[in-house]
Amino acid sequence: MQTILVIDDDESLRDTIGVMLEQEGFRVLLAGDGRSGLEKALTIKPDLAIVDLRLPGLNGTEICKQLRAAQNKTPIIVLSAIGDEVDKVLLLEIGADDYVVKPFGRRELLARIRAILRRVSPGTHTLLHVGETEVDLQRRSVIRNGEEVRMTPAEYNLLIYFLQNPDRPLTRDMILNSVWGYDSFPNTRTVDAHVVKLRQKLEPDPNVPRHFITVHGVGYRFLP
Amino acid sequence: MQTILVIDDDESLRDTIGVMLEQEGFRVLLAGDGRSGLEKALTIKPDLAIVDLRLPGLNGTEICKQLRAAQNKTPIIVLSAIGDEVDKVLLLEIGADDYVVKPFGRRELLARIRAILRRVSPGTHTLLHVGETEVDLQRRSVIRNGEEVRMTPAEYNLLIYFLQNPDRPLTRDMILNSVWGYDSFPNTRTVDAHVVKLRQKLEPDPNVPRHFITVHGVGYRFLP
DNA sequence: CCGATCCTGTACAATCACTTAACAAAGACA
DNA sequence: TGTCTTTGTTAAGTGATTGTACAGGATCGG
Repeated sequence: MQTILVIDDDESLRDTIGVMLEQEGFRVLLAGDGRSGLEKALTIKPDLAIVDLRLPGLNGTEICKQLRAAQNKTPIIVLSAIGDEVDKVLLLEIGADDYVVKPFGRRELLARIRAILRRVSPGTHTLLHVGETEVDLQRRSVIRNGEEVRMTPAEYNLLIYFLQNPDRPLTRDMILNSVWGYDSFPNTRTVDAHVVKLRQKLEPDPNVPRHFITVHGVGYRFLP
Repeated sequence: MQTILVIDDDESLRDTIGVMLEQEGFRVLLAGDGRSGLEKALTIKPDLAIVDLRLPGLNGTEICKQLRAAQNKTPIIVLSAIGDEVDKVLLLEIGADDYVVKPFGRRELLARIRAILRRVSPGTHTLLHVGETEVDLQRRSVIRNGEEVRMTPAEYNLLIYFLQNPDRPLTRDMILNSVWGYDSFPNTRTVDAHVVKLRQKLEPDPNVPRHFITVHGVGYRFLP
């Protein structure tokens, strides 16, 4: 699992980002000021750091500089408020990898995080398992008995959600919210249709589900 | 049981939401204006607050700010009318946890409530005990002698109700109201039928009930 | 614009759970 | 003890939920 450090003095925003990242399967570290943030970045070595530009004690620019001065290569995404005078080029020169202007959308931030993680560590393949099949998050591939299983986007997202929430019954509403997002509300039966497809592709015996278990009257439960 | 505070000046909407939440097993508190709502939030400390953005006296934004200023961490869902100028990020920054645009569907609101409650208190596997069997609320599983006992929705809900009201005689009407809800009116004998099933599944000796005791002429009493 | 692919919703069948009726057993009470 | 009431228990009918195939529609790439 990859770790992301969030350094921001705005507690609610920090938590919002934190929760979002946890839902996406990252481990999250939080820091409320520049100094403790820098310290955590140096000692814990997260896979990525999200740093607010304006910070008490030590601002985002300084954190970038000091991290790089310490030969630390942790990728950094800088957050800047809409009114801030931001010099893109300067930021990138001092070691930031990307920057995002507040307010930003959930998808925007996630996309940039993924983009950076992908280009920074293409070699680390975090593998998740469903019985005898392997899921490679970096390559977005599912391999079963040595052969790649083709997954449509919805199927893949649903699978990842199951993998990240094992053992626990998940209602169709929870699944719709997390996989389809807050802003679209398809029929709950759509979930069933996609579960059927996952079973067809990943269950050894589709007649006896061992991984995608239905909990009658509630929803579904995933067992690795 | 989790408590939800609803602050809205539209009485019919307030009641609609209130009834819905009660049906879903929440305890509900209602407030018709911002000031009394804030007061209740501070004194009673509900598990979650649903706050209308437009309110007489003290609007939703102010309530969020003042709650957070008082170090109160109650999760807040903000309701906004469709025409309102809403700045998503601003709302989240001042301490709201989510927002819903009116008109909204029952399912939508419930899904968000559940999502928030889940992420506020995750990971805590609260185990309840019935003799030598364990009930895991998070996983919705009942384990006896190391083996999972299959529970239908009605059985499970009834069991949870007993667990939450131990030692006390519960009439069939109380049970029907709490477990089946205000809007369904089954025969009181239905309760008996389900108690039988609980005994079959959870009593060491079904002939000598030690946990699900009948109180003749009254109802049932649960002993952990 | 077309074709391919995927998503969504619907229809119908299969399965499961809930409810209730019926009768047996146990308790209350004179 | 006899009788009436309450509860235990089972099984069948009924309604609800889920499995699954399929079709219309959206989306994307050329």
